[in-house]
Amino acid sequence: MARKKENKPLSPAALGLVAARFKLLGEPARLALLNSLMSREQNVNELVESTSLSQANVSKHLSQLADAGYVNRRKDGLFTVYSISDDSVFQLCDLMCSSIAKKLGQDLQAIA
Amino acid sequence: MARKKENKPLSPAALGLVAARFKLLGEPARLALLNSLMSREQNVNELVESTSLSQANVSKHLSQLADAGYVNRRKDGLFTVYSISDDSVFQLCDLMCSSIAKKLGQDLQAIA
DNA sequence: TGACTATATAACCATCAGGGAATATAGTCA
DNA sequence: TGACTATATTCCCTGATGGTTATATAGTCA
Repeated sequence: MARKKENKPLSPAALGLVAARFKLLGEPARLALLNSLMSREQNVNELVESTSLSQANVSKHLSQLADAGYVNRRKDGLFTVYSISDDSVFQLCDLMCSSIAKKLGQDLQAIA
Repeated sequence: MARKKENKPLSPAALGLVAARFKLLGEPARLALLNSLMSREQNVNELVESTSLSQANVSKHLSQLADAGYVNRRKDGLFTVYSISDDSVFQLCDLMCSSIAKKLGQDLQAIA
């Protein structure tokens, strides 16, 4: 897991792939959905309630998250149950949160 | 580093903060800049060359990255030298890349 | 001071993505 | 089959954002 010092320019295609996946996480509504799914799998209506987003909106965002492989879609009778399918979501969010905490700490230092 | 099973709803403000930082990483141009800075610190013109982006464009993206605390700005005479200031960028990108690799592997399985 | 270079900023345009309303689709049950 | 429910999709509007061009700012050096 050591970091290479080498210059690896990463093809534009690769950059686009990575960017697209980060972009999906760069939306409060989708983060709210993921965050809500972290505690347990839920169907669309449950997610609508827990996030206070509209049904159409939730459905649209879930489709994007599913396409990207972040969440899993499972039909249960009339319901569609979603769950987090990519564990890295947890790690990415944890990492980002601690990064934010660090930055806020620095900002605080700069003021005090 | 164990994951809590608790439901932590995260305030909208917190979601916004996290989303904003992910969003910055969700742009190929900014990723290209960060990627180029991973090998060594560089001034604006060097980054313009290594990324083939316009000077104004590079400058604008760098400002955003600096505001977020991802990169550090240092004046060196007439130049402005930028460097990565938040190590989590490395980890975030590594994590994302392996997540992508995993997904691509799954997609491959689904076809074969 | 004046010319030159590096970088930042402003103004503008075009594109894209999110949100809402309405509608379509599909599964369930009587 | 027909009514009902859950979910997906379409259409439309609007705000945000990236890119470009032109310009401003600031540092350097003769």
